[in-house]
Amino acid sequence: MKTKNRPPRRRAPVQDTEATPGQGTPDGPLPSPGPEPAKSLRSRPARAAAGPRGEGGRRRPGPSGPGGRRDSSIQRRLESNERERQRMHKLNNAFQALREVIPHVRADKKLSKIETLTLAKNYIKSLTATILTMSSSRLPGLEGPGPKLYQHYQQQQQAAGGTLGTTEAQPQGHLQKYSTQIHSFREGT
DNA sequence: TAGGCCATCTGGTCCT
DNA sequence: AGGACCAGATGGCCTA
Repeated sequence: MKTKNRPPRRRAPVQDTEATPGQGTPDGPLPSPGPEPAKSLRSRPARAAAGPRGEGGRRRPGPSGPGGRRDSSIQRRLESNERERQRMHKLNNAFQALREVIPHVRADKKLSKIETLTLAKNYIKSLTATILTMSSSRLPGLEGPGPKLYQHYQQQQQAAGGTLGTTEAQPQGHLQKYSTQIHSFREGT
């Protein structure tokens, strides 16, 4: 796996070159009050020069009437872009929060999103299995969930279509899988 | 230079 | 109706 330890990038706010030349302020169509200030702003090629297909990839409908897109429509689209940007920022913040609670070896390298999700899944599994083991092996005579917790877990697994296989049901199996994964991430495989 | 990862734009669909 | 969510497309940056 490749290393990724670069600062967060942020693109320059895009002017809607096809539809809104000069529509916004000199600083952009809409101010981008994102959580992160614009770092290393980079200009992007004007979309209009790229042809009818916008940079977003989707082909825009042609001018749907005399005069093309109306200003109100353009404004809605720009506002929608901004909301989408904010939504993605929140999503990324959640990813970052998740990264910070997952123990992993490669502390100096930022986990990718897919690595974060995969590690988190297996980390949860290993913790779950550990808890089950601890609660079921408690000393006799002590009050506690114990076997009930294990039965509940079994029911959840079966209801979810999962099977408590030989390794999946064992904390050692989860831990083994988790540590193997951490190792593979570290090795870049 | 290729491939991976990411941010962003965009239109469609779903939900309130 | 408007916002949230989603997925496709595009291009930039970085590393091997």
